[in-house]
Amino acid sequence: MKSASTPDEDSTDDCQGQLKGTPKCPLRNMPVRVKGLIKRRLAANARERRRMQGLNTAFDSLRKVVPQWGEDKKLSKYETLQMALSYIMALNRILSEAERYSDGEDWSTLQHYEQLQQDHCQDYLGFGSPDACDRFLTEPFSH
DNA sequence: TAGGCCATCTGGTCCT
DNA sequence: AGGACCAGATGGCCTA
Repeated sequence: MKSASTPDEDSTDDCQGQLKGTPKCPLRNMPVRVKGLIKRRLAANARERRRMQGLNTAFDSLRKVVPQWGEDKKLSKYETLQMALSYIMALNRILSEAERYSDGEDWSTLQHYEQLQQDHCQDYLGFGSPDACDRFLTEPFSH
């Protein structure tokens, strides 16, 4: 998946890590000032890698709690954010409706509740057909 | 083979 | 000064 060479994690030893197009041990015979600059760059690269890995870990966590069926293909980052947004809005709406109906007597009927779920599933999660919603509401999430 | 997605590198900017 | 964050560039992998 990745393209560039993978420098050794975190190490800033003279002969560890490497820059594109440079010999095996790029820092040998270099002025101390240049050495310092290169070391800082490599350290910054390592920090950036760790930061992005943290971000990806967060995306993975989000994927686990966001609806996802057809587990053959994982959501892209963009899709994950979009689905999370829709999901939160749908849950929020359901919660609001629940509060609104909690005063009345109708809410206790399971049929009404299920209809509400169906409606919001279609509205907020972008399912065109009731069948797709059915699958969403009945299939367990991927976690 | 083109297009989508991704990891990584890099330089700039802001903050501590 | 050094770390965190960001966005652009680059190139690899995968799928239609």
